[in-house]
Amino acid sequence: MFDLKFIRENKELVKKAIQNKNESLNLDELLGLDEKRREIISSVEELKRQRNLSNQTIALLKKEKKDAKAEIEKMRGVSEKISSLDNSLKEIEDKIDSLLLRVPNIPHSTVPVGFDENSNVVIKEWGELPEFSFEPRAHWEIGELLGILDLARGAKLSGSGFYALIGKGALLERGLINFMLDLHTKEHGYKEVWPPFMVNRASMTGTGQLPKLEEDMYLCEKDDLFLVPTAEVPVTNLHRDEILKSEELPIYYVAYTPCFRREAGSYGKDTRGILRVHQFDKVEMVKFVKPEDSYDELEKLVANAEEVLQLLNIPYRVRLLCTGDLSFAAAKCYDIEAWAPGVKKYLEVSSCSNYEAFQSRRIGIKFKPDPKSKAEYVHTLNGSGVALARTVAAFLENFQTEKGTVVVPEVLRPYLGGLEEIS
RNA sequence: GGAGAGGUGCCGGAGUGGUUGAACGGGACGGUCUCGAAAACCGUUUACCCCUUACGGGGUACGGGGGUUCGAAUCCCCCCCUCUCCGCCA
Repeated sequence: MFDLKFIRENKELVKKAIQNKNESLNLDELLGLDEKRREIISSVEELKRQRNLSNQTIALLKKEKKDAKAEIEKMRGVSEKISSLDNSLKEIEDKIDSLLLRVPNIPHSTVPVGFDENSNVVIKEWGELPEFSFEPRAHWEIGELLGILDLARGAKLSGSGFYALIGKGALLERGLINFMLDLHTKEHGYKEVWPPFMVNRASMTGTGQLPKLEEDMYLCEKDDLFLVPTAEVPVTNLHRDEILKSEELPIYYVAYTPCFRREAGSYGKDTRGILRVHQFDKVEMVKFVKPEDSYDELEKLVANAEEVLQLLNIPYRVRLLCTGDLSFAAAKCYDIEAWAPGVKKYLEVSSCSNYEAFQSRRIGIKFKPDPKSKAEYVHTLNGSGVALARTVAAFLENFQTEKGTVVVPEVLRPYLGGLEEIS
């Protein structure tokens, strides 16, 4: 979200951002409302000034036991005018607020302009793509063969897009989560958070999922609570409406949560296996930093996420998203994509974004550069480190053997009770 | 779910219709004193919005929203949250 003042003063910049992000929003309507709003404010505040003066007069007259009738009569008309102006002001401000929530963040100058993912730029490739002396299987075949991934029963329980991990599959999931959390807390300086998995509307609006993406969220209507689509939501909202101390920054959090997504509108895409599911596990990193550091922090964030795949020895590439593929709230974003030789595709397993002050302005997270200065908005960032389901798919496909077993990379064995091979 | 209490500034806490942005205490910041520190003393300390190039002026806000009134932190209604007791329960 932006200040009205900022939009007023940077109209063309914001218009271009709306266009480059393939959003549609009538900015002129917003600015027209803003003008009307300021006109009303000027006149209503003058009336309120009169009222305040008069209130003092009335108070004084009453105190001296004098007649205040004339003054009160005079004020009655003024108060009526005030309340009618206040009402139209409120109407206009409500409209402004809902429009303001639909203004997307402005892409950073280093973000390539482009319409869709075809304009994303591969900036890095890591690892050797594995070669097999046999035709590598897709993860769902391996999972079924080993009895660790049960898609059919998942669908029986909850419908398509749900799955169950059984035996060593469940162990692998749990081990991966712990491995990632340990890496980020012990090696990268993140503090672990275990947040609620359901959040209210204010939280969802704060990080920018609402109002735009409501259709993609699971909502428990009775309580108006949303199942978290990512830990970004609860963890970023942790400091909502707070003024942080300068010396507290930067703050690094890492959280495991399951993620729930309806994936509305993506039916028919990636329907096999566990590449696009309604519930998956993810370890998410969230940062609160000073504005001048946020782009360095973004690079570090990406490096922290990459290290997960490097240690597991899963080949991947990093793509810089173009304006058209960039999410609503982000200013810059890198996707990390793991190679999956079974399905012969790169799978997006992490998305690392700098939101600059877009989220912090929505939810009021500030800091004081020093005790005397005015509070400024912090910059927020987050990135998956990394998302499980697709990583498990890549894992199974990369480390499969001809007989259908899966070799566990050394770094993960301590987390699987010393297990060297899933068979 | 039932009964009760409560939500005020950075913190504690007063304030029950009229010069209250808010007593009092603490904290923080600046200063005096000191070789230095502590103590003591003095001073400063909220956020947002509008007008103004600036100096400055004005408005709003006491959990959130609505209402009563010339005037609401104070009265009424709805909602949210916290605490205590009871019930239910992993």
